[in-house]
Amino acid sequence: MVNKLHHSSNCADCNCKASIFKNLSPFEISLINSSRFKVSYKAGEIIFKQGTPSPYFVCVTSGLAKIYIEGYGKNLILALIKPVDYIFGPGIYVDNRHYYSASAVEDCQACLVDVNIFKKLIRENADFAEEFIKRVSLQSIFNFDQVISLTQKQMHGRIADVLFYLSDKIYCQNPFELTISRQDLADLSGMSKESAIRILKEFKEEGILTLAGNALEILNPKQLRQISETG
Amino acid sequence: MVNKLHHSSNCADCNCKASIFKNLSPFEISLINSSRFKVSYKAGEIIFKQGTPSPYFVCVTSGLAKIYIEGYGKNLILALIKPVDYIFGPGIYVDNRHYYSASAVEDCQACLVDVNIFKKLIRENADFAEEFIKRVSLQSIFNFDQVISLTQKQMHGRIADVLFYLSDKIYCQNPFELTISRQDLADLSGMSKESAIRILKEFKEEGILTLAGNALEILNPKQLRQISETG
DNA sequence: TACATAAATTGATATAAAACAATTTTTCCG
DNA sequence: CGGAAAAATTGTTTTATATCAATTTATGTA
Repeated sequence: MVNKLHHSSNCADCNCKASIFKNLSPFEISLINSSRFKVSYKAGEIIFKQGTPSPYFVCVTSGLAKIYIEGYGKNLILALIKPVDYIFGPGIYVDNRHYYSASAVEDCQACLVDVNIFKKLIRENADFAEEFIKRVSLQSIFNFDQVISLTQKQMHGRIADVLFYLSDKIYCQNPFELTISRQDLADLSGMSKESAIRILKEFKEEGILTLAGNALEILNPKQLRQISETG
Repeated sequence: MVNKLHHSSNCADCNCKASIFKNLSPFEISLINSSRFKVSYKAGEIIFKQGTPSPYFVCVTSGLAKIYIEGYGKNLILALIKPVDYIFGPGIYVDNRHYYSASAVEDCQACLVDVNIFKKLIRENADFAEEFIKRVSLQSIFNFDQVISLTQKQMHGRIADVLFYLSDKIYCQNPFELTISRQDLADLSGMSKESAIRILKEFKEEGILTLAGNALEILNPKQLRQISETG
């Protein structure tokens, strides 16, 4: 999806703003704008760290980021965050701490907004609150699918799931340029980096996909779907 | 925890009501009461089924229930539900469908409340909405810990986690009567029933716990904690 | 453009856990 | 109380995946 994003100096004019804000009035938008920090991150940089305080709501306006739990010597990537989407950790309503980390996969830009402004708007605008709860619910549902994939499918099924996620939800095209590393692919599918590489090679050898460097094309989505569904 | 629960014929008088309702006015409580169905379930009965519509918010007032995802030939138990707690699936705000099933582990009773009443109260009572979002957030955090346990720990660590969950959060005592089946223990810790039984046996042989029938006592919580923490 | 470093890949071995089958114990119902 | 069915347990084999090490390829910087 070649979507030329351009940024404005304020939220009202910005056509990068996340669709969650569609229910906000111009005044409410100006409240957000008044507390907004616009920041750039280079690929590899940490946006926030698990365990640290979470005073900001993060809106990714360009590039690609990942949110991941730092577990027992390895990471589990919960999701990739593409523009324009936001990161709102559950710690905001619990104890103001981050329960996962976020970092830039590609160079990206983000707007950071004071969470208290956000919570105030949730309290005062019922449509906004409902939209927010809906999105939290969608995230839960996505996580359910993810945990079932991780715990009940074998490696081929898990890689198939991740390839569809990347093609349909992140890059939104086929073929696509795989901008995440092999390690990140492994961290998304809950396996070692070597295993992930081996499965990709097998899929290539079986003609399910092509992979040259980072250029990947799914050639046989039907077969890949079958692999996804049988685990 | 020997907590003698008794039921009243209405929500206002009921001292079984879930603490999430503490922010509701008597009038709001009466709205809930006006749409309440009180139902009994025998052990093993389905409370609701994954994939079906979800018109009710379920408040478990006695007994024990489980919520679980029916995956690829096996179940993954997300949580046990003890009194007084409620079950509010994410499908309520997405498409009115259940994304997991619930069933009674022990004989239990539940009050079913029209979700539209619930959503109306969320729209109209900002304190109630905030409390609700906080609890959804706590569930997310719990699920994060669960998925890390399931994907990054070996079986001993996972059983240790589940034993602490049962002792600290469900039965709230040590020793306790293990009222869930071996299969359920396995479904909570993402392993086969035979593996779960073997690990319990090993912990018994190592003096970490005693287990006679369903009477279980954790003898060495420090060592069990270490097993949990190292995976 | 060359070189150093990082990432990707490949090969071989070890370990963790599932699967399968059989036996024993417990529970529940008539 | 007895018997059938279900649950729990045990033993053995198979399968899935990680781990470890070495090699090759790609990237980035000087």
